[in-house]
Amino acid sequence: MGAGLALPCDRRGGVSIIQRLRCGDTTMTMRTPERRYNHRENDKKWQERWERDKLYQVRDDDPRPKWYELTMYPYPSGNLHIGHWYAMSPADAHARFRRMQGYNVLHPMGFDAFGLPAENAAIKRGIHPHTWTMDNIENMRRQLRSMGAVYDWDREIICALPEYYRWSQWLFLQLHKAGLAYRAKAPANWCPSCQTVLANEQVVDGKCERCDSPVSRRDLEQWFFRITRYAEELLDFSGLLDWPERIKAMQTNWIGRSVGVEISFDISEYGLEEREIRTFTTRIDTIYGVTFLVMAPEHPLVARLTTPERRAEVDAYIAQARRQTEVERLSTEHEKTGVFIGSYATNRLNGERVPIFIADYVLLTYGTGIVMGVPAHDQRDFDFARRYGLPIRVVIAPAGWKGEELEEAYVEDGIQVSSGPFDGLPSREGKERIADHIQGQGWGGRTVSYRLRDWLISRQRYWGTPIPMVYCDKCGIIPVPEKDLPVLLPEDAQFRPTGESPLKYHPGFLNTSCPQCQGPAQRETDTMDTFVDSSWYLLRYASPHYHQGPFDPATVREWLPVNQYTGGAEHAVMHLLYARFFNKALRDLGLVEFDEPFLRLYNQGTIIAERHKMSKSRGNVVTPDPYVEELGADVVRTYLMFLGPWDQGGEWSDAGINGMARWLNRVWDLTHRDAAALSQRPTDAEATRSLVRITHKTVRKVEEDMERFKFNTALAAMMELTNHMGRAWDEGGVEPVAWGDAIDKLLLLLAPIAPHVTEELWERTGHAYSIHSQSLPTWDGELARDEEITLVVQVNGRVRDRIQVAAGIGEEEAKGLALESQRVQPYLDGKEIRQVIYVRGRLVNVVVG
RNA sequence: GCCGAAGUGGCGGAACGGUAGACGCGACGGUCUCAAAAACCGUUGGGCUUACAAGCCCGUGUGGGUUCGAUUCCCUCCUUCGGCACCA
Repeated sequence: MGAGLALPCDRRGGVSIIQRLRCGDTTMTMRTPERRYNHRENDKKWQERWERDKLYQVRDDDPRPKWYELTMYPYPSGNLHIGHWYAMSPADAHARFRRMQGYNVLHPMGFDAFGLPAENAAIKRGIHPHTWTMDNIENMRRQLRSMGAVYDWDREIICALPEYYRWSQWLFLQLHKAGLAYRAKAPANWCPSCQTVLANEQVVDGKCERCDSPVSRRDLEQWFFRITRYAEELLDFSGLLDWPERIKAMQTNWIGRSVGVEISFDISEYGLEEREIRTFTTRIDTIYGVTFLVMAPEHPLVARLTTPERRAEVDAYIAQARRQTEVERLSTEHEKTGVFIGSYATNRLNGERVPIFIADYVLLTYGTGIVMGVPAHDQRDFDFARRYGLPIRVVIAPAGWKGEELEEAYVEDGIQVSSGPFDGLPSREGKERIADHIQGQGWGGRTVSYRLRDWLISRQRYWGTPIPMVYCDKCGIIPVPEKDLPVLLPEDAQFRPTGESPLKYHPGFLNTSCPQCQGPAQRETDTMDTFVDSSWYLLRYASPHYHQGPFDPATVREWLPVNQYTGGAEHAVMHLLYARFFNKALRDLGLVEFDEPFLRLYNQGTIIAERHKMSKSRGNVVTPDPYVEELGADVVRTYLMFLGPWDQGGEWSDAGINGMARWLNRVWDLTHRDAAALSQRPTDAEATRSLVRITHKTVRKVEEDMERFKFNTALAAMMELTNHMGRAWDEGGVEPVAWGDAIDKLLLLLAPIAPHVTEELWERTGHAYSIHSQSLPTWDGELARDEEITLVVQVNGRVRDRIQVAAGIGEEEAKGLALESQRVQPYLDGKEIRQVIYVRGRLVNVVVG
């Protein structure tokens, strides 16, 4: 290194530890091996030993109570980044904690191995998705092993292998049989130049990410799961033991239940088969304010209700709406536009004929796809009416309203006006009375609408589970018989640069015979959404090698439902809702016996780097490997758990990780001290008592915190113990037995978080292998009890004195001491004591006036 | 816009309505060293009084409220993050 250049190898605070290590400074871990933990040797040594001994093998017949702790399986993107470690190592620590509590813990790992990136790799680099995926898995498995987790690799699941996906297909067939899987037209993102369907993430600013041509929507026949049938039950979270309120709120919003009235309008004047059209409203109290109707442009009735002179304009509008991508169409800034279709409908309550429009702000998929326009009491209708010069009639009077025109829609409650027989009623009551009236007349009735739509599971892709259906010209759509499963993905697929599914052009796959008439037939070429795979993987882990079905009912009964699920909150509404639906569907099919798949849910936060979420495109992805190599798995694990509360995520920075290395080495150092040396000095009862007390307090605190995933404060408590031990050693007087007990308990508490170093220390302190087969230490409330407390004395809520007193001090005595205090006296001088508040074991507050 | 979470030292963060800042990082001082690094020990919210000892005041995004007492509970507003977003 040349002189004068303050390069990163210089001694500067902000320099990353990795940079420092690259500059040849390995003293941190390598100096005097016996004084420090040598992770390079020991991490490997113990990982190999655990594997050889099958220490973490999970047995179904273990008599201890079962605990199924699952963490969301990763997508095999190729590299495990620090975000994976952040999700997995605390989950592993918690699972280990449960093991030490005496549970037979199932904490499995696998790979969510189907998905688009594998197919993109095939297109871009000519690597087969299978090869790409399996290579990535190989690498990630190695990285996962370096973490030192309790995974039983014999139970690994890879959902892209036929032994798994045949059962995804089998389950599809069961849902189909039960009427829960069906085919319908649905719009897909279509790239006209690539001639292919795009996933939402492949559409960038309304354009194809590959060729930049504008994307439009095109209707395709696709497969759906009828999740809406379970909407009501999915809103019921009572079967869950502990889920974040936040996630329940998100699912509730997603399902979007709203109670209202379906009311029909008369169109019999047109002599169509349909003599009425139905609208859904949550504001039936405003029915007398209807001045127009709006239909979704795609509504099937539009064509028949459009008059010849309006046809050209209507068709143009529909075509334009179709061109818009979903994103554009749903943008908030979107102007309310529409077209009159030439027809009218009659409001039966007042006999009024109102014009029918189409407008793209009305969604075909919600309610009935037709909306009654009440401009005075709905802002969207208000904007629309203004634009097209439609009347705005107030029927719910705001307080103090004198008949003036509105500046904007009045959406609150009020008094019914211009509402025929309902005039003068408060609108809340009007709502009920009008609904009763409509129901009585047979014009409609109370109903419930959901925002939730059926789950579209079709993907026009190769790398997914083939949907096991066959199209026969004679027999129609026929399921593949169960005995013919799996429908295998052909290995010799040709990937086109456009991203089009190779299955459509693979004669060997495509052409088959009809299971019913044996005549020529074609296979379904759509594959399943990967959320189908992840909707039941939790069941497969119970019996991953079972061949007679997707899972062994007996072991599923033993292990399921999942006691604790952990993963990112980004799956709040997709995966977690789909999995709940799937479970309920399987329950109704008689395949499982429980209502909810995941009894408890805990979401870890996101780990960010350089103030942003890690992403390849941003180039801020942190790979744990170099840190593991230089500092050891335990340091990385401990650091991730110490950063802050697990559910809040945090920013990765090198700055603090040294502290964890220092602390683990401090534990190492304390453990290696010869307790016999303590007995050379005279023992001091108070010093011993003090160590015993803090030891027991620490055990209590750590167990409470670990229970609730509060790893950061659990670690802080252990650090306080080691700080105390350091001082106690220097001051002397501690009985060796108490010292040894503190060390043992510390190692046991730390074992779930830092499994390697504690295993090594457990051996070095002469204990039998393995620390991970031990029970958690117990604590004794009596020993943890404080004998002395600091009594805080306040005057008018401000701290004026702190007095050391016996813990068992009585109220009168405490108050007496407080009032006598030299520091308190001046504040009482000449003032009237109005009140003296006493909080047991804490404080006395003297209120003076 | 709606729903949800969160705003605390230089930084990450602790605090059953009862001592704000545990624990760690960084910084500063010291020990060791020829010197540095590492390691170890100590100090570390801001301001003020004071020779010292010891005190006082201010401080948990903003402004109110409840309370003997509020980081904690309630209301207003501001900011950040996450989710949904024309849902009739």
